Amino acid sequence: MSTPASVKNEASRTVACSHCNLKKLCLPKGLTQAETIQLEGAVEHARTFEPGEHLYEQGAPLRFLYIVKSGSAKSLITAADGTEQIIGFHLPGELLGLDALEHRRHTSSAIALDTTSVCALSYEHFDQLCANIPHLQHEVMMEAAKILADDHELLLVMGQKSAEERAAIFLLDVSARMKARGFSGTEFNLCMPRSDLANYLGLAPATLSRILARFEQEGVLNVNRRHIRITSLPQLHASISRCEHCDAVLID
Amino acid sequence: MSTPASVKNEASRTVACSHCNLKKLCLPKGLTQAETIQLEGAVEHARTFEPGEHLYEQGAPLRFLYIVKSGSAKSLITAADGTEQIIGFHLPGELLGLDALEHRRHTSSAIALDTTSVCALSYEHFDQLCANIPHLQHEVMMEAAKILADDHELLLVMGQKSAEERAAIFLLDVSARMKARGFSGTEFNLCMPRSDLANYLGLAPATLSRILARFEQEGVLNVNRRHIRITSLPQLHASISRCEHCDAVLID
DNA sequence: CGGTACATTGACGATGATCAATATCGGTGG
DNA sequence: CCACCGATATTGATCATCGTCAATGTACCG
Repeated sequence: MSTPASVKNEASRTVACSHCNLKKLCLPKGLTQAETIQLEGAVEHARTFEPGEHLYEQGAPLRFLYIVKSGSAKSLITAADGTEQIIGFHLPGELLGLDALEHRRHTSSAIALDTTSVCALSYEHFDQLCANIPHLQHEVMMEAAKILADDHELLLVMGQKSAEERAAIFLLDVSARMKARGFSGTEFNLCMPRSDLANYLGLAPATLSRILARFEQEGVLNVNRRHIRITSLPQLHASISRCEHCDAVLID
Repeated sequence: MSTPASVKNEASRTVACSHCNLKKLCLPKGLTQAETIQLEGAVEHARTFEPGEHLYEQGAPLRFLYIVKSGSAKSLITAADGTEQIIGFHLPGELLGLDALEHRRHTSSAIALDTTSVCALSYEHFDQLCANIPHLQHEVMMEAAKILADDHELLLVMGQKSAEERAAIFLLDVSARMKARGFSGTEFNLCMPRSDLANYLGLAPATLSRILARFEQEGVLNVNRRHIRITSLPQLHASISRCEHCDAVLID
């Protein structure tokens, strides 16, 4: 889940959308070349955040939408009493900040996990562009729909799944996302501390730790801190449900 | 939460958007009169569903987006193993089906709880309109952002809150929504069976029942089946957290 | 080499799930 | 009008899962 250094360096250079290696995953994927060039005007390329640094904070006015270019980030919301819930981990190509559109004020915070470079889209500029480029507006809408569907999957996990199932579902999801990005689907580094992962899954860190230990004991995977090597995808699949024909459940 | 009969009858008549009593809550709220008239062309007014009837089913191709005019509905997703998670209860004015936009295929199901009348928006027609009316596209985007933020609140509840807090948060949310619609915020009928509500909150029906009984015993509210009368909003607020200055937490 | 942050492991207890029994509502038909 | 039925809700007893708290272990960084 943490991006290899080679990719990190390559992507954090200032690159126009039309030459960016993420253009197939990112907003330009639905745009014509002319439109892509227009979009570039709204983009501040290659802003970089250090681990722990906020991209934006809940409650702050919406100034930018962000797209992760390299590195990774988490989104979280904070309740009035201070409890936090991590609502997503973000890999390159993902668009952050859409939940701020309604009141032009962020309803969640985003924090870099690794050293993370992003494209920042000035909201003002972006909003105008959307009005002028139906394709772009459409693309953003698709992105919002995707996030909605993913959040619903996560709600299902939180509401119905046991601790063990949650862990397995998460690992399979990461596996799929890594593979989609051209990395190994069976061996990767998680980019977040255990406590963040546990919070995301609605578990106590100790519980998560025990479950990973159990998986290891059962020969499903090897864990070493944040490094995961899945040795038996079938067994991992089996543990998400007794249902025989379970096609991968996704959190994203 | 169940709509009084008078309103139900009034709203289920065929009414143009420009004269609909929901126009302040619904898509036309951000449109000019001319645009509203254009929108009406995409709308099939006054389709009615009986309790238990599907508005759409998960996996089905997206044909219509729906707006609840009267009555109520639930949204739910079904996992590969058959477990279900209710992800929302919908009152008049709410737009349903946005999560289907990405793949033009519904990722959740919607089922009427009461006899429910809706406006159905032909997706084809609607999509064209969005390209032509930036205001409309914008309005839909705001709606999506609102749903996103609400889902995130719900994730917080599922991940961090105790059973008692979940129940209290839900009741306060319903209270606020009822008041926003001009009904009493302290006395209302829930439109869903206990099992649905429990599922939504990630609890067992028995647990929810016990918690409501406890609230009643503590003098916080009266429960009679689906009828709720809140007698002490402050106490209800108090039970969502020990934090002194907790401004209402919302699920919506 | 020592310190700090992070992760694991252990012992214990509490919260909430499960299962089954009982109660209540609403509708139907005698 | 009352008796009966099914669906829905409540209540009780029991138990498992998972959270809490504390102790121990391990990597990383100076």
